[in-house]
Amino acid sequence: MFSKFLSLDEEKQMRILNAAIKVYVERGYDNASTNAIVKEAGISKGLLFHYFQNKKTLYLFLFDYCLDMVMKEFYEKVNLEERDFFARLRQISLIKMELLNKFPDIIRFFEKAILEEANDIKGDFKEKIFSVKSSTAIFDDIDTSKFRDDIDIQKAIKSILWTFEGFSNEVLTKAKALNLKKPDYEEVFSEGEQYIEMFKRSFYK
Amino acid sequence: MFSKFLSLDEEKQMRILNAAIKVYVERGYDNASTNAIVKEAGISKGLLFHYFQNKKTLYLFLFDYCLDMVMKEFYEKVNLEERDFFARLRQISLIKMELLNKFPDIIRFFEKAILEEANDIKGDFKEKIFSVKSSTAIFDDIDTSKFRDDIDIQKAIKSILWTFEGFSNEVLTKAKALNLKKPDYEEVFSEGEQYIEMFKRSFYK
Amino acid sequence: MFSKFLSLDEEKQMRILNAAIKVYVERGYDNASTNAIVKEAGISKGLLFHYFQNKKTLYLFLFDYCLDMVMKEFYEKVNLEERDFFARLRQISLIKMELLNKFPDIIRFFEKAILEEANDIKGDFKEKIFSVKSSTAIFDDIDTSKFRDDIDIQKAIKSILWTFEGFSNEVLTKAKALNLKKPDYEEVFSEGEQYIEMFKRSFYK
Amino acid sequence: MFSKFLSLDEEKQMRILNAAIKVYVERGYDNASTNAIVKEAGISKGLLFHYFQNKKTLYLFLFDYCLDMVMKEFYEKVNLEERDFFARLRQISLIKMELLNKFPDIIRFFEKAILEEANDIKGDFKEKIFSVKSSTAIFDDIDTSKFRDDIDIQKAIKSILWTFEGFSNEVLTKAKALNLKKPDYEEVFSEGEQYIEMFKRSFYK
DNA sequence: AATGAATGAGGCTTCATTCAT
DNA sequence: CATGAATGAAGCCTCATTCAT
Repeated sequence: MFSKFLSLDEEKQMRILNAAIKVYVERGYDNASTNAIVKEAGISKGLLFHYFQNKKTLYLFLFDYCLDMVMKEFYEKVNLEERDFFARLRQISLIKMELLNKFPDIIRFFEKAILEEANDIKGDFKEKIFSVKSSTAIFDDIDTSKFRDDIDIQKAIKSILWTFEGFSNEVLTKAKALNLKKPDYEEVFSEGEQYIEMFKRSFYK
Repeated sequence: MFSKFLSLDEEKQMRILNAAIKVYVERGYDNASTNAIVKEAGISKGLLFHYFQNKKTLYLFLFDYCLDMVMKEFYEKVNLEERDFFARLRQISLIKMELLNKFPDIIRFFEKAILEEANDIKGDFKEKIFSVKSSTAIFDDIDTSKFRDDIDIQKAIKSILWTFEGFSNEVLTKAKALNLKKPDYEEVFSEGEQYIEMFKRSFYK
Repeated sequence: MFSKFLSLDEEKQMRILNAAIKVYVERGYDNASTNAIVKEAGISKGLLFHYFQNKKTLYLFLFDYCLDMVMKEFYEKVNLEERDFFARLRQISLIKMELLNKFPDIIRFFEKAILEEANDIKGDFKEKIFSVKSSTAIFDDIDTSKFRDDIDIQKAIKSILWTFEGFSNEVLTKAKALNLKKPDYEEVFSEGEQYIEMFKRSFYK
Repeated sequence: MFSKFLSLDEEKQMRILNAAIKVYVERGYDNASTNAIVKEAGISKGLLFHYFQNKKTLYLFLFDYCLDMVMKEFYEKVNLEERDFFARLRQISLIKMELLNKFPDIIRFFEKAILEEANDIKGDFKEKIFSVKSSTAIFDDIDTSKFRDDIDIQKAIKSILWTFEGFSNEVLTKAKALNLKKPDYEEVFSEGEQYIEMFKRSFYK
């Protein structure tokens, strides 16, 4: 289906994909006009539709493409031997930070895709996201014996994960408000560590 | 400014507002075409612009209108005497559930508005949301003496609030996935109670 | 046809007519929205159409109304006894200045009407203007014996009139460029006098 | 900026420009609907906006385009060696007649543009006209020694130019009234000559 | 493969005019 | 006589998609 596109030299592939990502991140699906994409990519309108049936197909492909890229990184780096929940959390948080550093546009692409509202593509994005979430059990095989016995472990884990989600948003929002390109990762790390300590003191034996 | 609209008989006002809300919730700002709104409301295109200068003004009005409606409910029901954090949390969660029951569309309108990405209105929505958030300190004046001394109270509170946010999203997503119009509130309440118990056991003295 | 309008108390008549003139002068026929007119006049939309079949009828009436007003002034003041061409020219120029002073809006209304381009009304205005021009022979019965014999009197008169037209536009344009509400009439008069002297020296015996 | 348009084959360019001119001349800026233009040009709505950002840009381009066309003709033919005012005037009048013959629509386009009242474009047209007027001093370097000493030369020149302006309008209006496509240029020339003779006799030594 | 001209539906908005009250 | 809510056509402009070259 995308054989035409994939047999392109890599530089041109990247130019097109990055253009599509950039425009999408800046404007969302509806306002990501094909005009803007081809202009940014430096190709002709016709060519875009030569490679991708239509705008929707382009972004569906882009989603999968970005996902692959990120997943590969992820699985290379996460150490599944480590069974302590907080050690794992620390690891994953670090990897997330690195990803944000390494592929900032791609990550922003996902952030937007998660919230996409355009009827045309909303459903397809949601489906993909759902199937990713349910297939990646990065917190499986945790050593539960360390948790206090009077604590519902599933709920505790959820709380901690939601907390880190909220904390991450807080950090991003603050950085944006201060017009920083990236948060100060030292500081973020140290504050994250404080949350971890708090949860350890409270939920572990 | 909206005097024309406000002097309309209430039935028609509601028809128009509900149409605008419905279309917005289904499609987002950009795709909430005025065509769709007037069709849903059963009025002519011209009439919409007789009442509202333009699409943006309509949705800005709608935001304030919905906010008033919700705020009124809220302030009638929250008991500011109660200083125990979890008691207050329980109260507020209950009120949220009731609101969701009473004004499901309005609440969904806000959920979307918070995440709105359409350049045209994003900023204005964010501003309004910000000024609401900073003016309503529903967790002020909490009795902090009950928290463990080795716990950073601000971080603990944030964790709990983020947890309840995450929990609430989980509930909503599950309900949607099961094609339920509303979650089973009994169940939600009981599960929420379990989270509260867990936090009390962990963060209180 | 306009009996309804004419039986209105004069104050209201004037309010409506002045509103129509003002809006027309500021925006031209096409952009003179009935909304703007009724707002300026402080009456309802329906009422305007109660008095005037439609927008076109209103402005056709207005043209005649303004013309009457101006003509009355004109014929009261021009002295047809005076047979010297330049004396008559001086007279007429003075009357024009006075009119401009007394009915600035009405005169501006005519200035615009003469140039009106809106298809809807262009033809009717042009016709009215034509029939006025051809019926008012304010330079009839001139004493031609004073002109040099080697001069074509008709051409000389035309030259002088076109010169005064050009001069008048020049004055108005200058005033506008300097942001003056009215030209400095002293100065205009004295410069006009110089043109008259020049022509006298050149065209008279 | 207009590269897309300019790289079109000339026939189509002309079809579009002539359509825009025709519609403009007939109806003025406000009423020159893009619908009418594309219909007249036999192209789709979208295509017009593919070439020109918007209606205003189209007409600004058209102005410059027409001006170039006319200016080229003008400068090819005017002889700046000739220092006698009337000889120069005769030259220029002849060139004007030829232009009117060669580009009747373009000339009518300017006639209208000069008087344009549409707020959207009035200012820009005025500016362009102003900069043309001030840059083209077609009556510079005149031999003033031939004028009578008791005559204000500036005023004399203005009179003559205004007279020729008036005369030109008279000719055009008459032709239109008689439903002629063009005036009878023989006759016009001979009548113009009579004006020149009259002024020579009166203003020259 | 590659271009970009060409299309036409659909989006927001304005406005003269009508009509129920 | 007076109001202003209501209509719908028409205006400008955008955009995904097609197609001849």
